[in-house]
Amino acid sequence: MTEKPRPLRADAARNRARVLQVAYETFAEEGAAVPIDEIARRAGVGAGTVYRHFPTKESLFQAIVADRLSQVIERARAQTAADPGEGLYAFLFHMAEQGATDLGLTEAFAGIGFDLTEALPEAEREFTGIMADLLAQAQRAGTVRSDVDTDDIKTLIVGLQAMRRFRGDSERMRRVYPVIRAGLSVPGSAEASR
Amino acid sequence: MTEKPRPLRADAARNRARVLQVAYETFAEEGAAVPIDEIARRAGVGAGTVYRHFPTKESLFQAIVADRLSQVIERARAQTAADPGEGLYAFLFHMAEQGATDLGLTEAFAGIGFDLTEALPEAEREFTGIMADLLAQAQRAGTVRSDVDTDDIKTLIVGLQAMRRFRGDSERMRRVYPVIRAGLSVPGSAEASR
Amino acid sequence: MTEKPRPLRADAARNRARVLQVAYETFAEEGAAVPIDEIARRAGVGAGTVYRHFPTKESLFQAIVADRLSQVIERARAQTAADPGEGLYAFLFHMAEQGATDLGLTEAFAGIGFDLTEALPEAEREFTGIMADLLAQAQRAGTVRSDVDTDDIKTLIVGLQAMRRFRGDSERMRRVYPVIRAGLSVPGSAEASR
Amino acid sequence: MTEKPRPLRADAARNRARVLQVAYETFAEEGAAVPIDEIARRAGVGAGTVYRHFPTKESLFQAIVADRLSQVIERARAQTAADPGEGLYAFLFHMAEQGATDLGLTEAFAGIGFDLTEALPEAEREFTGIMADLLAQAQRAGTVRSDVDTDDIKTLIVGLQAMRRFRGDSERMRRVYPVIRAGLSVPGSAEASR
DNA sequence: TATGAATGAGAATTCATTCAT
DNA sequence: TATGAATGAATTCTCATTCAT
Repeated sequence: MTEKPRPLRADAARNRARVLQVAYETFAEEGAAVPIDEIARRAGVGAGTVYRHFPTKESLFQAIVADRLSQVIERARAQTAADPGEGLYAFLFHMAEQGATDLGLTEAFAGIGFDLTEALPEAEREFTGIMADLLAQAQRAGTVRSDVDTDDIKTLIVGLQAMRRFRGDSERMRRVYPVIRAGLSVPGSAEASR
Repeated sequence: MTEKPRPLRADAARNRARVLQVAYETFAEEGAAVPIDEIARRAGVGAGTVYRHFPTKESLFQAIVADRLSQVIERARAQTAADPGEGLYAFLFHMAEQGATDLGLTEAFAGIGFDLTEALPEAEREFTGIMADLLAQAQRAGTVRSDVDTDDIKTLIVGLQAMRRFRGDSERMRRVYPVIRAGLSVPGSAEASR
Repeated sequence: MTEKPRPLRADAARNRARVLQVAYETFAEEGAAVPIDEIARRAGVGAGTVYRHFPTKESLFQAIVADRLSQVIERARAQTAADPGEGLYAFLFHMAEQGATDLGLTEAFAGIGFDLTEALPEAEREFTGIMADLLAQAQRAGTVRSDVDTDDIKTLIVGLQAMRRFRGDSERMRRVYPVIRAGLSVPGSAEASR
Repeated sequence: MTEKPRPLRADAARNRARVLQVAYETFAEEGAAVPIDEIARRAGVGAGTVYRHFPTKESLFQAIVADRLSQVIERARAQTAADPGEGLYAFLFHMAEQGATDLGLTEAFAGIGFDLTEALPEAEREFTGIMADLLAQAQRAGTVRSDVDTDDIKTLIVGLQAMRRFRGDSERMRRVYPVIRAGLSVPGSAEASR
């Protein structure tokens, strides 16, 4: 309910979606330094069209992050239902895997050139809330030690995404996840001894 | 065949060192987007002088990384001697703290816009060797589980630096280090139960 | 062969008038650099509609000037009737006051980016004729010296509008008008001695 | 004494002067909308060179105006010495003639897109002071009526420049100057009766 | 050899105008 | 016919790199 929901014309909506998708892929591939012209070219539209939908480069970034973030949140919400003990781990490692392709999201989380709390406060709050839920759940289930908090989890997400981006290879990351899991487990539990 | 190390005239050498230091500080402060002119200005030399010593911006970056890397290696070597069980942890968390200020080194490790192995193969090899030593030492001392290898440690360094950069605050990181330490410890050991 | 004056549909005519009015006000407020989109927005129509009525930005300008000019001419015609001695002065200072708000008209008169004689020859001729009448009338009445001609009056209008635009304040201009009036008066007349 | 008078290198100084001169001529010819690229092209330098000397388009304008203004002031100072009764008139009509070629100066005086008092306060003060001197002198000499002040003179300059610009032809302006002179003269004086 | 001026290829953004819906 | 989306050329300004002094 942030703005007047004037429904876009069908063709304009298609273009907008097209640009968003292409921009997402292009930023992921080439980093944030790609010229808008390049994105326009790849999307098969004029530069002006990109600017009609996203009045600054910054706002295009923001739209991409908002889009990805809402997908991630949806995913997390789904995770909550299933296995209470595993939900947090599943989400954590899912987020880590995003680091492989989703440079924009990664940088947004890491606060690089982008202040999530300021740019998308609503989404940020929602995201934080869900992580808090997942964490509390896991702590009640006894799979996560009680002395870590939501901020620690956020920190770990940033770290895991950086690692995943560094290790292009998903195989290699499977060696690291158990270390993190063991570190988060309740000391002395069977989990911690795996 | 890297280059004949023709000894620089004293003033030239001083200029080179000056530029290197200023560039390091400036990149750390302002990010890699700082114009060369700005670095020249801060170093009190002309832009041409920067280019005489470092033919491209890229090569200036590389020189900075090489410089920092050699300092880090020296530090690691010192670490080796002391407490065999603690050496790796000390080094790991020291590297993490570098993430706070040393963006260039961080990105070089993470392979962002920079291929360490290709650009500075010698230094990279040396660095890897030392980490292998520290790891082996710790594993012999029983403070690190035996199923992690040198690449895993490198991966963790990248992650830790990202976390440290994210958490401007060193205090907050002290909550995360124990998690990593617990994760790396031998399951069932007293260490892991802390 | 100017154009078949095919009568517009009522709504189209309303739109045309609306755009003309809004464009006049907007140019007056913001200057000629306002985008057509802005005018369309303020008029509550699409940009395409503006272009349907005025095929170029230039032609919109021209229409505004034509519109204003016809109002000014009407005013001048009314002036002619009244006091023969005062008619020219009244018109002159009225035109000057237009300079405060009517940038388009001012620039059209001054020939800035606009050739009135070429763009609107009919209106220009009519305007000149009326000024000639007013001047002749005043000269016959003995309130204006006989050695000034219509072109001099036009020149003075351009100057007076520039001054009025410069002096946002109407009060200040009331100090200047007497100077112009004294300058135009018959030397030695009581008028000139005021 | 506004800034460190670091002497420019001979070639740089030549380029700077070149750009200034070309920009002056080009703005006079084409108006303020000319692209900087065009000025660079005409001056035979790269766009970057223009920007090295004048960091914004605005600052280039300002430099031109400052340059012209100082010439005008010098001229006015010279005028002061000669014939006290004629000095003001000579200066007034000289300023008017500037309107023919010096669009930038004209617009600066008229306050169009440029606030002289804010941009070049020193020069503005000096200019005003000299006009005040010329006016006082003329009033003492009895050639100008006592009820006009410096602001009125400034207003007339703006108007006269607009007229001169409108009348490309200097001949035509010679018909207008006497009107202004008569208007400014002391009523009843021989001067006013000419 | 050091300096800093010059170059010129972009980059982000705007806007008159055209055209599909 | 009205709409407003798309186009793309143009504009201001930046900066890595080269080169005359």
